[in-house]
Amino acid sequence: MADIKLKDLRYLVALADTRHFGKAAERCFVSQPTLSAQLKKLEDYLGVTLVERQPKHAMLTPAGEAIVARARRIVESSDEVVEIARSHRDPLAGRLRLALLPTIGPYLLPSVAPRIRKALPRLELMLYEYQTGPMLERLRAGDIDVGILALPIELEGLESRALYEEPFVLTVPTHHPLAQKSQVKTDDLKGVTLLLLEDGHCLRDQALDVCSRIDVHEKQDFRATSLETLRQMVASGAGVTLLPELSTLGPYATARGLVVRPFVKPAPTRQVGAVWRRTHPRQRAIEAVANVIAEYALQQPRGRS
Amino acid sequence: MADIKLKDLRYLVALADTRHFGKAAERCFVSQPTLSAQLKKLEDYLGVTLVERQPKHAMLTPAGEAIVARARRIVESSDEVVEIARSHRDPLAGRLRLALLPTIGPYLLPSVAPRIRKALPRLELMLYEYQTGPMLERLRAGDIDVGILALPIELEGLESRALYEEPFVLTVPTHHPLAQKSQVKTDDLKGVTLLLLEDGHCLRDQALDVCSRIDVHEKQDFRATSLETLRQMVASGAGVTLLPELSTLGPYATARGLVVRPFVKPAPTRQVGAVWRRTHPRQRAIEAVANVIAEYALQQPRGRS
DNA sequence: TCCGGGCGATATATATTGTCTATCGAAATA
DNA sequence: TATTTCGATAGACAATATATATCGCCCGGA
Repeated sequence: MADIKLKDLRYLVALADTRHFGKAAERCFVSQPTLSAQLKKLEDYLGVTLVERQPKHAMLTPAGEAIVARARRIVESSDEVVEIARSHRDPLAGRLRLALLPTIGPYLLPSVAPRIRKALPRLELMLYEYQTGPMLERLRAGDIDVGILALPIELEGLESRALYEEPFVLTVPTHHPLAQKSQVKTDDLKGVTLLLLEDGHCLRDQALDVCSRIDVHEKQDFRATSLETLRQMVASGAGVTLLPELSTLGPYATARGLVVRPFVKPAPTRQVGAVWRRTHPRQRAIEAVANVIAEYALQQPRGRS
Repeated sequence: MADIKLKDLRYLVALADTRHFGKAAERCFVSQPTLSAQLKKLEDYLGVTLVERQPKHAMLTPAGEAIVARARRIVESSDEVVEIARSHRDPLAGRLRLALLPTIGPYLLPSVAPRIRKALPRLELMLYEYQTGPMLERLRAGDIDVGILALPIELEGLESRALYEEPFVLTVPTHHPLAQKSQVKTDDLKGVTLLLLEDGHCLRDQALDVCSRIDVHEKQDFRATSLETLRQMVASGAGVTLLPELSTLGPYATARGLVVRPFVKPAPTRQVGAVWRRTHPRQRAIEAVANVIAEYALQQPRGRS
C-alpha cells in the first residue's frame, strides 16, 4: 500500500527535460545519487523501466513518456495547491458569511456594512437574515460564519460576545393617550392593546418578557411578519408596540401617524451580540467584524431624552 | 524547498469524505494520531487551516474545500500513473518498431510478420524500411527499436545477433550464356556486365565484394533504386546481377525473362542479423522477435541445388 | 592500445520523518 | 458527576531520503 512520492515525479520530469541525471539532480537541488536511487525505486515500484540509460544521454521509454505526461500535470496541480493556500493565508481576507436577525439587519446594515467594508477591505462579506433558531442551526452546520442576535442563547460549541445593549422604545399612534408623555414607564402599559410579531421572532418574546408582570392584552388574531408591517399597524391606530431603538432611528424616525417614546431609566433593553463556532479558524476576522459593530454602537446617541 | 506529500493529500481527501479523523485514518490504513499529525504538518506547510475541528464532526474551511478539490484530481492522476505502468508491465506487449533493409523487408515480411504476430500477439509491430546508415542513426536516436540488416557493422553502444546466412544467387537473362549452367562459380563472372543498386544499399557493396578479385564491368550510368527495377533490367537483357536468395523465392521466383542460378558451394553469402541498443529495456521482446526470424530461416530450403 | 573524462550505479553512514502505542484533555452525553 | 467520544500530544522506533566517496562502464584522444 505504499505510494508514489510527488518528489519522485518531480525527479522524473526533470530527467525528461534534461535527459541527464546530473543536470536533473541539480535542477532538483539534490545529489545525483539521490535522484538516481529514487528513480530506480520508482521504476521498481511501478514494475516498469521508465528511463533507458544510454552512455551519452538518457532517454525515456514509451512507458516513461506516458507517465511523464501525467507527472507534469500532477506536479503542476500540486504547485497550484500551494498557490491556493497562499491566497487563503490572510485571515482578514476571503468570504465571511454574516447573518443578522430580521429585527436588526435592515437597521444596522445600512450604516455598519460600509464601515466593515472600509475597515476590512479584503473581506468578502455575504449577508443573510435569519431568525434565532434557524440562524443557530446554520451556524452549527457551517452554512454561516457569524450570527448577530439577541443574547443570551443556549450555546453548544458556540462562542458569543456582547456587542451593545439596545433599549426598547414604545411606539404609539399620534393620538394615543401615552403620546402625551415624554417618557413612559412599563407600568403605563397596563391595559393597553399590544401588537406583536409572529412566533419565531425573538423580539416577540422579549416584548412579552418586558410586560410579564403587567396586565396587557395582545391583539388577537394578529401576528405581524415584520417590523414594518407592525409599525404601519400602530400608525393606523390598532394598538401600541415595543420596538428596538435602532429601528426607530434614521430614516424610520419620520414615519407619519406614530410617535416614539423612550422608557424612563432603567429602560428595558435587549443584549445584542455576535455568535460563532468556537472552533472557527478565522477568529480574527470575526473579532474584527464584531469590533466594528460594537464601535458603531458606542457612537450612537443612546436613549434620546 | 520541501514538498507536499501525496500521502497527505490522500489523508485530506479521506477526511473530507468522512469528516472524522478516526474513520479517515482507518480508510487510509494508518493510526489516528498519524493522520492527525500529518494533516497538521500539511496545514503548517501551507500556512492555512484546512480543517475546522468541531467536537462531533470535522468540517473543511473554504481553503480546505478548494484544496481538497485539487487534491482529489491529483490523487486520481497518481493512481492513473500506476495504472499506466501496469499496462506497460508486460515486456512482450506494446509497440515495437522494427526496421528492415529494403533488400530484406519485402521478401522476409510476408512470411515472417504473421509468425511474429502469432508468437507475440500482444506485440504491436511497427514496420519501417531503411538503408543501413539511416537505420543505425535512427536506432541510436531511439526512433526505432530493432534493425534487421547485414552484419558486420560498426556497433557503438549497439548489440547485434546473427539470424541467418543468406546465399547470393546469380540472376541472368534467359538467353544469357551462363543460363546454361545449373550452378555457377564466381570466376564465371569474369567479363560480364553487372547491374547494381544505387549507393547506400549495402547489397551493392556486398556484390562488389564478391567480385572484388574478378574483372567485372559495372554497367555505367545505371544504378537501380530497388531490387525490382534491377530484376526487370536483367530480364530485359541489360546484364546480370547478384541477388540475395530470399528475394528469388516465393512469388518472385516466377519472373519472366530471367533465370536464377545458385553458386557452387561454398557459395558467397551475407550475414543477416538484428541490431538494437545495448541499453534497450525490452531485450526480451527483441530476443523473441529475433528468434522467430531465425527459426523461420532455418526452415527455409537453402541454396537449391 | 592505453589513458583520462564523463556519467550513472553502488556502498555506507546519517539525519529526517512517518509511524506506532500510550495517554491526555476537552467537550458532549447520560 | 461519571462516562464516552474524539482529536492532540509524548516518546520510541523504524523506514527512508539524502550526502559523500567510490566504482565501473563507455567513449574519445594521444
